[in-house]
Amino acid sequence: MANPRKRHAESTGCPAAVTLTDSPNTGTTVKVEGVASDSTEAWSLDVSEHGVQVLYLPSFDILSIDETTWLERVREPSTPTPTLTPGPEAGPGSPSNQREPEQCPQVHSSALVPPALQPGQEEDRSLEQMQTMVVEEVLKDIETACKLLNITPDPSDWNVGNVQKWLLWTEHLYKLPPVGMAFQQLNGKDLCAMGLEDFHKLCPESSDTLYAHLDIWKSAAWMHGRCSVTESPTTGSQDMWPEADSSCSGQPVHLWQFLRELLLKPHNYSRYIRWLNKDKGIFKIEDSAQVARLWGQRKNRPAMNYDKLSRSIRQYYKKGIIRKPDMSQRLVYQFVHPV
DNA sequence: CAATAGGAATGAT
DNA sequence: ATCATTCCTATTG
Repeated sequence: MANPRKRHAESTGCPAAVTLTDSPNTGTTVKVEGVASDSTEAWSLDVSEHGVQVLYLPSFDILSIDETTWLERVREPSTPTPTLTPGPEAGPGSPSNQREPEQCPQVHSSALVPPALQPGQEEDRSLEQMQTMVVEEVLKDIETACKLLNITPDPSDWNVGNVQKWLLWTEHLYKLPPVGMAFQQLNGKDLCAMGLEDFHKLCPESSDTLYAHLDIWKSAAWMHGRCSVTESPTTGSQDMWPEADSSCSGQPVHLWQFLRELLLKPHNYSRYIRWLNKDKGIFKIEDSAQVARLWGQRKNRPAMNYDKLSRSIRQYYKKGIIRKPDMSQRLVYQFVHPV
């Protein structure tokens, strides 16, 4: 495929696996893997993130079906054509809490096309962008689905009706055979507690896809509870996520965490702050006023400015969290413990 | 002139 | 007690 572009939903799933593995103090590695449709070359990439989960994207561009398309599909039932081949039958024991990455249902991949990226040029950077875009795409699609279905993003909050809505939606998304009454009595907590085997008992035909798709939602909710940077500088804010505010993981957000969050979302914030050398943790604040604005927004401190923000950064000097790089430059800092 | 470096007082948790 | 905010003076490029 010479020019990668958004493809229609008719194409078969182009699954990718996004694996978030924990790394103790600094953060987490996100691995995205997939295989290009027209070549045998597989691609993968890593990036740092918060989160200890496994995210599977069985077909992330199928997730981008717009609402009207879906609504039309709901009326006329499409032919049940399971597109995804089953993964390993042995499922994880308790999926809600801790999962071993290698035990998760692996959906066979056929294609994944990098959206709107020309291959060959600036590869190192586009890989990062790719990962960010994939994850953001998933989060965006989940949010869209939530609005569409009027449900919350976190599956564990669902009541029985929400579960049914989600099931119906997922069936149509992946053209699965209807599960019928199988999940009738389950609320979100029940659903989240189910392992792959439980899914298999209730609906042998689509258990893998349903389980994998639910896994995405659970992972997204979990991730969002830990590292949420949902400010949209240009457009109006969209806070679908109930636990999106700073109160999620207990303690207030530290400035260094906030800066790293911005740095890890280059797709959104590279105009304000970006890595000069990611391995060494060296970054540059490109727009001090904007970064200060975002920080003030996050901390609900409207009078925040770069003067104050930089003072806070300077407090990190003696704590050994952030320092000036060896070759000191304006607006350039360095994390003492890089990811 | 904006960035840098800290001291010091004050708040917030 | 820790971290961040606020305000400030002095220095630097």
